[in-house]
Amino acid sequence: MKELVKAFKALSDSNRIRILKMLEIRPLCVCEITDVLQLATSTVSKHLSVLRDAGFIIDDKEGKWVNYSLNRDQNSDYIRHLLPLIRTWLPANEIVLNDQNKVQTVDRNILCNV
Amino acid sequence: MKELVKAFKALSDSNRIRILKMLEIRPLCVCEITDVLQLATSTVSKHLSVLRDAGFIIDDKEGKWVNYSLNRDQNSDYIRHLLPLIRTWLPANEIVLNDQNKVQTVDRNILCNV
DNA sequence: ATTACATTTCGTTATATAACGAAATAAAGT
DNA sequence: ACTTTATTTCGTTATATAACGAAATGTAAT
Repeated sequence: MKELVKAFKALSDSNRIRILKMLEIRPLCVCEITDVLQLATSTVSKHLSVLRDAGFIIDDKEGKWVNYSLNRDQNSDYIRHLLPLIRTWLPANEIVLNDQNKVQTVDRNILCNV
Repeated sequence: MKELVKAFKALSDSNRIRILKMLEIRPLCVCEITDVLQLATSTVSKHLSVLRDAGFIIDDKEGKWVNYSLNRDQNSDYIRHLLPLIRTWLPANEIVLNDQNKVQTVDRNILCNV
């Protein structure tokens, strides 16, 4: 029960939904997501930890970057069913489409070394 | 997006999950749910309004009682997919099984006219 | 109409959470 | 070793939400 509620809690924030929809395009590091969402880095980091603790995403260290990607492990019943549903949802949402577009063009090397 | 987040918010509370699992057995009035959850009537009423506003349940007035039941209208994409998922989940959860057992034996006429 | 009962709404309080900036941590290059 | 850069953790503040009891509303029976 606790695990299920945690999963739903993770999904009940629009910024976290936006993150999941962005990760449908490709794995992303914190600074790339921060650039798209226009939030403080610490805020984005927290959102990512909520999604990770609920099992929706995994992190993968690559040097100084931490790549986040959708969790394709089929361990959790909840995540296994919910991620594909979310993938089919909001296919024409303006904000989501715009985010996904930005993700295509963003380059972490240009972005983060400002 | 707002509608989707509202759906997930509605599901991100264990008492509301318990209510949905109880309604899988049969329609229930507020006082029956109150008796099972052991919460104040006003609290249960609020939970029900959250579930209704998100589209998961419908209410049906029957005299002085208000019967709540799962929404079987296939209007919302989200509810259409989420309700069946929830139905398959928590099949062996102790709290849920206990709630569902109580629902079988509870009688609103004995219960409410105390 | 008055009473009784089920439910909702309102006002309050306590807790949870989202946001931020600053400080701490971790990793890479100089 | 030191600096730079990416990320996380911490402390704070503002807002959201869950819980309650009391008051208001709606309905049925007397």
